[in-house]
Amino acid sequence: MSEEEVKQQERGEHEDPMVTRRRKIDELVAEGVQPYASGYQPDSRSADLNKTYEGLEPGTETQDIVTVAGRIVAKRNQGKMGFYVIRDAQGDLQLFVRKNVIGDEAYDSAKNLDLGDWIYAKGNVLRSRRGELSVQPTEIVLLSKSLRPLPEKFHGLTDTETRYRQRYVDLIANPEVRSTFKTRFEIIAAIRAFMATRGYLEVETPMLHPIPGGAAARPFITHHNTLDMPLYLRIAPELYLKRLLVGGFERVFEINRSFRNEGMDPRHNPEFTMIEAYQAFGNMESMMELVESLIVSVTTEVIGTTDVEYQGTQVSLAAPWRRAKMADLVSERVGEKVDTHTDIKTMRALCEKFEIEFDESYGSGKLLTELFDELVESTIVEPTFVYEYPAEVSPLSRRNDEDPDVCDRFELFITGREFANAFSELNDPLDQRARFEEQARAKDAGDEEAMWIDEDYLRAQEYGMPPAGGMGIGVDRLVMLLTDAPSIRDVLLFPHMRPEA
RNA sequence: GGACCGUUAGCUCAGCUGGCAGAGCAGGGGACUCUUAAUCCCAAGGUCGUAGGUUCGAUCCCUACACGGUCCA
Repeated sequence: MSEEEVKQQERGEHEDPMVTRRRKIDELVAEGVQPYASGYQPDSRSADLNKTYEGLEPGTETQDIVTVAGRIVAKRNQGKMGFYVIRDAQGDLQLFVRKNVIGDEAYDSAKNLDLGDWIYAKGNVLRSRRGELSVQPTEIVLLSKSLRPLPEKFHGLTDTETRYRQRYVDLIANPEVRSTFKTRFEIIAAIRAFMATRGYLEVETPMLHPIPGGAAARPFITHHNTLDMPLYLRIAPELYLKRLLVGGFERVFEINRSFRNEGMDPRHNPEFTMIEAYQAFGNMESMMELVESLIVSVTTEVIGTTDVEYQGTQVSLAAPWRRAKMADLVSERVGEKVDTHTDIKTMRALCEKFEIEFDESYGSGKLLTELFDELVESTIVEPTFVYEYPAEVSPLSRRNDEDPDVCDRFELFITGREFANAFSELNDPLDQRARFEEQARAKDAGDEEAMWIDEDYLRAQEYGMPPAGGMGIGVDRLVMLLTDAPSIRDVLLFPHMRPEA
């Protein structure tokens, strides 16, 4: 190694960036500086300042002293002055650091700061000649030293794996990601506010279920040590919410996580957020009104319009929404009149014609549903209530009074995807028992998603549940629609991932 | 579970028909008192996802595996 190379190494020129930053911490500590200081509270935030000083002319300086804090995301040193951009929860703000204002020693310390460091600064407000609102510090305090280099300033962080695994870095580097999640939580707040205006009480029911119920899905299983018994993460809150109707609550809703032990893809995460709501004396019709009003209201409030663009497709969410019977939609698509009463040979032939797999155990109702799922669902772009679901696939729904083979149930489809599921609730304990028993037979026959018999739920119904309407909306999907997110992972802060390689 | 695509410096990406591994940004040194993807000069930075194979020689071709993405079941 040459003498020059030795000198370079001593100056840290060959160091890994993390080593360089560790060295800077050691140097600060040696100087008596705490690299993780506490007790500094900024009195101003970036966007607030920009608003307050909106009219400040370029090149003018105020004597207003403010304190600010944030993470350094850009540093442009220029001899005896420098421009440091700090990012706080509201956005970015420029610090105009001048050697003759802050002093020689503090200026050199500031030059030693790294991108990613959290700092606090005190100084007067001015607008630079180039028009950027700035704070001109007389004091800068390091609040938290960053040991890892930030992603590239211009392109940000694009690697999907890193973005999902290290969402904190994604949030630092990509401001639009922060904006997406802000919208997510505004949507959820707006849903809560809307439900409150409708007189619904937000409740909490168990997430650990002794019997998983309320949906057709495989559950996660866990174990209670003290009781030495299996417990299941809930696949839906439905059966507990309806027990509350039995108890006399007339309008309840719950908005929280459910868990399904299924595959992961751009629309499914093992844990996801749903709102479910139940209204005594309501029915399918009142649930259509509720779902439509809720989505229109929340959309208008959060994004300011009912015209949305999702992945290049324009969609109007303006009410009223189209209503169509499942059997009519399928008939139209397959070119012949079919419904739940069509003989099973015809239905099987249609499935074969369209290359749809089915099981021998499926009745005409389930075959109709398969045809709908495969041939029609993805073609529905504008909001559409598809109703009259076969009773065969609706074990918790009330039968239609005129045609007991179908239920007063609908699903809402937008952009080819299911957004909501709702129905007049089945409150006849005798019919409910029969439906559960049918499910139990399917389970015995190997259907892993078939429902279990929940004796306590039946007992509750035997006390009498008022007639009711109930609905569930997939909140993650609604957020995807309103933020134009292609994948559910883009609207979940910490999507589920395999362990790192 | 299957098909296809991807994995190269901290980040964003090049890398031709198999022949010594490239750039920009970030980081280091220097110049610069109105920049905002600042600019200019200098120096540095790599187990090419992992493990095998073919070859005189592999980032490149082949196989397996891992992780990610999309589509399908």
